[in-house]
Amino acid sequence: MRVTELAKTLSTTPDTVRYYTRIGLIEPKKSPDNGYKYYGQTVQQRLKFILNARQLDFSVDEIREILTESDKGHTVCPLVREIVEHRLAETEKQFQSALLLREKLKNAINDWQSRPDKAPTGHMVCHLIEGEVLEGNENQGGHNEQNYKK
Amino acid sequence: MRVTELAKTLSTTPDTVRYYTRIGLIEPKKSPDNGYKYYGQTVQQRLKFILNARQLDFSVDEIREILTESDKGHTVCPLVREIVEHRLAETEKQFQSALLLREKLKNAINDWQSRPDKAPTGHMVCHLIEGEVLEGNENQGGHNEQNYKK
DNA sequence: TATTGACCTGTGTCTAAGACACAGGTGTAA
DNA sequence: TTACACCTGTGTCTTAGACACAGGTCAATA
Repeated sequence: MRVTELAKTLSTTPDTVRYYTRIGLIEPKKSPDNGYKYYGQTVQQRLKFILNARQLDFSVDEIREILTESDKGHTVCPLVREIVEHRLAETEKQFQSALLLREKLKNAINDWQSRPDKAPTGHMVCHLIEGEVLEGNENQGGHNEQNYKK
Repeated sequence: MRVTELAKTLSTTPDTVRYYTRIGLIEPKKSPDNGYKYYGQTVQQRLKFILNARQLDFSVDEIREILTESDKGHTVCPLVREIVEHRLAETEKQFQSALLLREKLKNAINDWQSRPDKAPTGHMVCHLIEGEVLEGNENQGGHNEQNYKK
């Protein structure tokens, strides 16, 4: 089985397979004839594991760690449990920041609805954004620093 | 004002300021004496805009686009509105996938609670994961391909 | 004046997980 | 033999900074 066929079989891309090959997660046999890489049953099973783990958002490094242990014949389940727990905490964070960002954006859209477009001034690129987070910037009138040529 | 002071003033890091400088978003004056970069009032205002936009998760490229238009004296508000709209859609997606992933992980943890740890077999690294997404893999017993040495 | 030492500077390199570009190889049909 | 479609491995690019590091600056000391 060559790279493209393997990729199709497991519903991934040849580039992904190549990447895992490149970093040594899977090791195909190299044909001496044409230099092509051939993937066997064992490798396919291994790749399947990798893809499943990626679906759970395990990092490639975490997966590498798991596989290394597994290759030594050690039980990896405790490690896997630990990672998934950690991943859940991480996802919770992402989740919260996505939530927060969504709020921010929605607010911005709402607040801006009633405001007109303006041309940029020397000290403000876009009043929508500059007014947004600053929220009351009246006392910045006197920028009494040295002049700059323009 | 040099890089560190500017960074402190706007509650960011020197590395961030250096980065924006490096890619040309802001242009300090270079002292001929010591080669240090000095940032003036205009640049500070510009950086403030950049940081605010980043808070709304605008990409640096988007910000560059905005600044380029703004530098030409054009109104950027429509562009900004467009980007923020697009960003919201994007965030919604992230939000949903975080949600989905969280479910997956929680399910995994629950499902695995009752399952024991096992040592890896030749064709399975970790039954928790391999059993997880496959969900019923009884009919894979006969891997009747050519043998591989082990 | 010389010297220490803390802090600061710019530049170069590294990151994750592939995506993309590209020159060349393979295989089938004419 | 040639044409052409598809496949291959390798090298480079991506984000938004973080980090390492050799050297410079500046105030306090000797």
